[in-house]
Amino acid sequence: MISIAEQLKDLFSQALVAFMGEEGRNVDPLIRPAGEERFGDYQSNVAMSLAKRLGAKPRDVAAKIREHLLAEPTATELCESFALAGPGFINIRLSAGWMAGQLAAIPAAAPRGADRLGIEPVAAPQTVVVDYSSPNIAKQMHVGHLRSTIIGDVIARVIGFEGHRVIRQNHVGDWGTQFGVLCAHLKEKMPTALDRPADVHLADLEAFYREASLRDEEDAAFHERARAEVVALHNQDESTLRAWRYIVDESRRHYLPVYQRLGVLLTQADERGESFYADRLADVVAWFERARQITAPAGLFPDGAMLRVEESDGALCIFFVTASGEPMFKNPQGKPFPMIVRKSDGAFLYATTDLAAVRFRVFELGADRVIYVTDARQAQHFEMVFTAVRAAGWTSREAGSAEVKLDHVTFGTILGEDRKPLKTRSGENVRLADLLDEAVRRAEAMIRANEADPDKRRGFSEAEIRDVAEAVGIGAVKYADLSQNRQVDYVFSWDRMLAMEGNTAPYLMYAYARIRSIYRKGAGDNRGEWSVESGDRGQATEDRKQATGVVITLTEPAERMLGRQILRFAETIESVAAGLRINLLTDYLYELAGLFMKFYEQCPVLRAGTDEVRASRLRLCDLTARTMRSGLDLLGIRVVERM
RNA sequence: GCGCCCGUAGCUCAGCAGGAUAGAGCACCGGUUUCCUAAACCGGGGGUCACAGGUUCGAAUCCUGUCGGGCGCGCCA
Repeated sequence: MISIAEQLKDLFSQALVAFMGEEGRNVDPLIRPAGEERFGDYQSNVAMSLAKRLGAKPRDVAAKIREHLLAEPTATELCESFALAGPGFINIRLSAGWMAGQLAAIPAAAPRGADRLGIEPVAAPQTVVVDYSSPNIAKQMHVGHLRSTIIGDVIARVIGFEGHRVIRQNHVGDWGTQFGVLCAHLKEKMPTALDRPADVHLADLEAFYREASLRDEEDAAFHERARAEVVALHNQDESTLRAWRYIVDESRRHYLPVYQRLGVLLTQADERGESFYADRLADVVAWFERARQITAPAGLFPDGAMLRVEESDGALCIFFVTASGEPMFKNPQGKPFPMIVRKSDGAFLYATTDLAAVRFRVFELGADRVIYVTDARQAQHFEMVFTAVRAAGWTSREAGSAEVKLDHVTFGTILGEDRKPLKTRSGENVRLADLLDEAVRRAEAMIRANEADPDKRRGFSEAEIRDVAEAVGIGAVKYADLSQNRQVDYVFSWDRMLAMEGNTAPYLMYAYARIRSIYRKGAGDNRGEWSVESGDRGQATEDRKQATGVVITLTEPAERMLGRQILRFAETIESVAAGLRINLLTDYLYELAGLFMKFYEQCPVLRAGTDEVRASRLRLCDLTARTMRSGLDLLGIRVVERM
């Protein structure tokens, strides 16, 4: 299936060619969803944009285009009417019969995660590297890691759904000076960890890190030993490597369960930390040192900007200069602000690692696109890295080949209700594990309160209560974040994210559970073919029959709106992927759930007047549920059968 | 000082590849349950889209400036 918007675009393109010749092929038909329901389903604004160019009145242009549309059988099959309105809008009303046919043609369900709802993968798949989460490994994961982890995960899923080859890269901080400190501290405080690493565990990584840092600050002799450990680490000293490995392994024991609980796809196999690039850094720096001066290839920047590689105060720097000799970046003193790639003491920094990582991703992983999901504060850093590698020619694998696209996806800070960065009462970072515990605890309390109310009781078992609480709690935290425009800071609020009203995970999950309930009630004579597999836990599918033979009718307004919304899933994913704007997907799902609720109120399913209507409505329920499940799955959020 | 992001209803936020009378949720007021999950649904009030110019047939959306807020700006990441 191709999205409705794409199909309309094609129809209008044909009409524009018929109207104005080949030139019309390059005109964007400006298809948009109708601004208001009474105007129809979609509208084209092309006539007004064309009028001046053609020296004609917009209404006349619109009328001409409409004539050509009406002469095209495909157009009249898809659309019931093309109406001229206002200054020159063409209002499009889709044919209910055509929409019903599109819906009926959606193939039977595949298991969760593989259900495409008939949506075709892209014709030309790319290799896309998504760099996300990337915690500093020696510390416990905290709220600061939440957004990168879940936003990046959704981007990876959406791009994968589109049909691209996705390579996840968890660029963990597992190298650098802090590891010297940690290794030195470990060797002295827990020598047994080196001999029997499997038997000794660090209960509190954060405390260990703090202890070590404190000693480093206060104890000069220790500080020296820590520096020596950094050198030993770089020189592959066996005992230091053992200490380092121990710390990295212990860290994994803490963060991998957090990933699993969050329902993100990252595994240990996706981990490609700073240490991985350690032995490539010298070469990267040598490359720039040899180049000395690089003029950017034409078209990359305005007017041939260049890089100058120079030592400054003993550090090796890349300076960015415009064609007119002005620095592209300045420090507060107005002096050129460079990217330092080697410190005066000879050590490398994160900029060096990032340069090495681009080179690795482009030339060894074969990336056509690299997406970095890190907070907005690093925008300037990545601007520099991207500028440098583009100028260096590292963004095209061979001369003349397509530029590798580099995207920095930024996001704001999570704030407390006091509008300051979210902290615990004692002013510390909120641990992610604690945050998730709290979310589940609150969800569980809500469920238990309902179970205590005779009118609301579902009769859940203890296991079900815990399972639903887990899904609702985690889902709420993720959804609240993902439904924001990611660029802005966002205010964290338990009450809002766990509310049943409004654009929240519990609301969507409730809508899904309602659909499921219909099927439980109507079990035995599933004319609508319940084809959605239940939740995560891999419950067997008794019935996954091909849903052929069911005729869908969209007569009631609520049916028509619901059906149309289901068909818009394809174009929603297109928009999400195009702008990496996840909240377009949450908005879509919220609207879908709302339209289902209205349908549910207005159109009896099991008690429908005729068998045909009943079967048609069951099929609409089925498609709604599958779309919701797939959409939530792209958000990494699990659905439950009952709530 | 320079750069990036932001300013939309009392609150939290959508909308910003220009398009018709600017939308949700919360809060507030009112209604709906012999009927498939009322954790729901329906209705109502509430706006100088920070401000001022400009481009355009048309601007919350694009451009310029002002004000206000956040973040970044040399050897941490």
